[in-house]
Amino acid sequence: MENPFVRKMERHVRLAPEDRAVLDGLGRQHVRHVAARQDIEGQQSDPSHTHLILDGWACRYKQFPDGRRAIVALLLPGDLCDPFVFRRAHMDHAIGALTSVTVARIAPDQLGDAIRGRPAVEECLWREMLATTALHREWIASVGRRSAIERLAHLFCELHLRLARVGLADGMTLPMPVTQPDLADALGQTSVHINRTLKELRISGLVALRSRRLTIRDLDGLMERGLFDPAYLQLS
Amino acid sequence: MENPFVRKMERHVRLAPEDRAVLDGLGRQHVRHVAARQDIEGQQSDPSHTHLILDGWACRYKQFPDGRRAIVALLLPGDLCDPFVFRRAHMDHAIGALTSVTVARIAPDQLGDAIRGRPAVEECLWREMLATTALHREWIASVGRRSAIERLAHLFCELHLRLARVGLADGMTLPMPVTQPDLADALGQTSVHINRTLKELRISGLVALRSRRLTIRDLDGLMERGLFDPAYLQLS
DNA sequence: ACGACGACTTAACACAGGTTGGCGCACGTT
DNA sequence: AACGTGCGCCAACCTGTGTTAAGTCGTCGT
Repeated sequence: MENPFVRKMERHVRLAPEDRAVLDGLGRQHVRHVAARQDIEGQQSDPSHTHLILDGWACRYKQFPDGRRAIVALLLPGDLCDPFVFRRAHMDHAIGALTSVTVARIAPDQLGDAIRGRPAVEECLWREMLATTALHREWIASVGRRSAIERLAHLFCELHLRLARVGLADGMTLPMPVTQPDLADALGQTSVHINRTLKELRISGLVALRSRRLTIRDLDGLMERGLFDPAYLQLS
Repeated sequence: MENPFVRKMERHVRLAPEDRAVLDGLGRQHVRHVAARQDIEGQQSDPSHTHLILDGWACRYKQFPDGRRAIVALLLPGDLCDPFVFRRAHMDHAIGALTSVTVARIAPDQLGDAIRGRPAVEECLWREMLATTALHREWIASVGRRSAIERLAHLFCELHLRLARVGLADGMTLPMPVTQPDLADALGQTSVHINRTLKELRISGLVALRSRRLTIRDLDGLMERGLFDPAYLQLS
């Protein structure tokens, strides 16, 4: 069974069997479990390795001195925590597990070795980086100019696409293992208001959320409500 | 006189004279002027070149169907509009001139040629990319979890650092050639509220803003007010 | 079956920030 | 000098979202 990373990368470019094997190998070594609400990487650290999420959800977040938390990105299975490690950058944020998570530790030169002589691998890693920064931009636009209900609708559309890409969406229903306070910190709101907004989406027949699974009842309606345009994810 | 791009890059790594010359050369060809409020790159285009800002301010923005505009990044002299062109990505946003702007058009392979055989150049371009994504993260956190006055204070601190880095800050005063509606779209607020907030910062003696120039009267106070931690800009 | 715990839900109230609209200044044009 | 225009500034009012504080529900361990 291939890991979700390979499945995602194949969406970017056509991979030869050896390319696939190399990428798959990255996710098979140094597998580690992290409990929910534990940090995978602290806010002040100088990480020497990167992590590949194999299972569970994590997030990139910034914690303010007074306790406020801003989640600046959600990390799903198949996502690479920090493709830049080999530049030995200092962390300006933390990476935390939202659910219990399994990750593979990857040393910087393993990534370098994987790329060397394999243009397709390099290409798909680049494309992945492009998609990630496009996602960042979309989040800034979302928090800056979308209303509460638009934001939530937009996020659900985004997650649907991202999870489908790694084979984790079952048609129109997807896992949604995070709490409402988590969603609030990701969308720049309070959990109470997330709850209100969720109710509104439910009443208008766009989604259903039960026992940590989200079902999209009306994808077109949801996309319209969230001003969602799938183009930005660069799925060539 | 060196262009601002070179000055910024030198902050990342030590450059040999030939490295400097190569970077400087990038800003000397195909110089073009763009009038204020004109697009440098449209929202639907497939850009074949990148642009280096030599003078004036521009922004990366997304326009919503109903007219709302979200500015997701400010581009200052020395900033590269899109270092990724060589991956032929589709634009998911536009780049617009906020003031009148002079740019240099750069072809994808010119960048490639500049890097080839010059590890220092490659290194500083990487570092620049890291700093840019760190900036994106900080903006998400800002719009998501900072109050109006914190956001504005934080932005002013950021601009002070970024402009100083390219030699455009005159001690504690810096050019601020954008209108209040522009600031509003960058910070996810209305121009009226920007105005209120500006007044508050002025009254508390933190800044003064007159004839398109901002003077920071109390940098420590401003940093504290905006929860500003300069570490994220990765100025090694 | 019971209690405990965590997460969800709701209601009442408060307030930060949005909306609308008007005034004035600086500057460029004629 | 008169006029137009773009921008800063301000006040009155309004509303979306935050705050606080109770519940309620589901799950798990005993």
